[in-house]
Amino acid sequence: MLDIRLIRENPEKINELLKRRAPHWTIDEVLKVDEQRRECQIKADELKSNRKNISQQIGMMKKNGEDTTAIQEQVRLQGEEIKALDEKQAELDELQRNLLLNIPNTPDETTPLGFDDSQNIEIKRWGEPAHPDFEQKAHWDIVTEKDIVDFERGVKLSQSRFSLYRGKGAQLERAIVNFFLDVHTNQHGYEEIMPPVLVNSNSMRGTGQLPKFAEDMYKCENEDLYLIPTAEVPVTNIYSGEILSENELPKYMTAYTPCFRREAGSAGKDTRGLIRQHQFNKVELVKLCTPETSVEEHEKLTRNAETVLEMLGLPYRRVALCAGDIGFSAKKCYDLEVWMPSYNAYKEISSCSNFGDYQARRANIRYRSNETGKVNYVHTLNGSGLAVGRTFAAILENFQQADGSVIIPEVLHKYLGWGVL
RNA sequence: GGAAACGUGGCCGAGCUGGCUGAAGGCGGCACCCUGCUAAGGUGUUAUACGGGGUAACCUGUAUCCAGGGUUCGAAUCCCUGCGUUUCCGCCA
Repeated sequence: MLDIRLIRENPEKINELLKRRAPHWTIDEVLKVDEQRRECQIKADELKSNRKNISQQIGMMKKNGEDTTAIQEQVRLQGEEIKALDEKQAELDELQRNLLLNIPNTPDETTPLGFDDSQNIEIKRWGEPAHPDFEQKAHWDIVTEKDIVDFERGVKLSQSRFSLYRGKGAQLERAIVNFFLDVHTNQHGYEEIMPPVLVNSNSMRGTGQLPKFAEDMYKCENEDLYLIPTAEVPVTNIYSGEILSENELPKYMTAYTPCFRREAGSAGKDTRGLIRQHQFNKVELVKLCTPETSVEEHEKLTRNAETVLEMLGLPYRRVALCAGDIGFSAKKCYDLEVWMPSYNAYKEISSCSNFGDYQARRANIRYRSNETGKVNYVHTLNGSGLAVGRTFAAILENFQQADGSVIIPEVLHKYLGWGVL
């Protein structure tokens, strides 16, 4: 969430930045509540201070055997006033917190202006999409022909947008996971994490999924547990509520997990194939770092994700998302989009975001500065490295041959023991 | 899932027949001093949040002894609920 003091001191600036996302965002209400809240606290603190002093006096008097009934009665009446003020303050505290939790992060100054994806800016392209003289098949046809992904039985087992990999399909999916993890741990210096895939609401609030996006997630009945929509949630929250030493930063962590999304509101979108499933695999990259280094770390993280695409030989482009298109908690975001012949377009395969201190404030992740000894919020970052199912689909489509076979990228062979599908 | 015990600051550990305890003592950390080096020793310091005042260094109020409620003039200390840990039993990949 945003810093209330920053809001108090620069209301116009914050409002202006928020309105870059969408015109309706505003901090006006939270400012009003903040003022009432502080007023309330001043009064309550004063009364409590008074009560504390008198209570100590009563202790003394009792020790001396003096009669204290009159003075006790007097303080008791004050106590009721304090209680009322405390309740009001708690109410205002919560109201303010809820308001803040529902306000998105302010876009970074370098985030392009614009309210929808048409205003996103392409930063770079890598690789050449192949345009062979045979007709390229879509991955959903390839996998069905080769019987390596079973969509129909997935639906039978669960519901639409669930599928099952089998045989060489399951092997390929697993090989991609291993490849990603090996590159990020061995070459990019990330620590591998295997986190819980069910987390509580506090964790979901920490990274920004709650309270605003509850309907996007699967929740356990009668339990305060949600299936994670991304490993970002458990991994970022590992250090929630903690104060790290600056020496421990930056933290580089990577995790493979299945991810679960209800995809409410995407009816009719990407209904075929592996692009938009309720359950999918992803290898995530997460960083915690100091504020001074987060811009640089964001570029490096994005490069880490690009590197695996390049090692696989998949053509992609990098897009800087505009203010209206970046995620709720992000201040800056690059999408990596891989070339997908079936769409005849680039399709998102990774989203690399810098959250500044927005998530750190929610999750209360701080560090102590070596220089000043002061405590401050870390910056958090994450990006897909990469979405596994989409990588699987991209490999099949981009590397299919005229004879119907698919030549698997060299780097995966050692995980598979075979190279042609 | 059943039973019992427990949950104090970075850590260990007092306090728990309610008041002067943000919290003894120790360890660790930091700063300074001392001994030629090492080892040892001395002195001081050592939390966070939200407020108020000040350009600032800083001063100051309130809250915080797992969390949330309650009793009381006053709670780390008493009561209730929840969460967690440990041990025993049951179950289990």
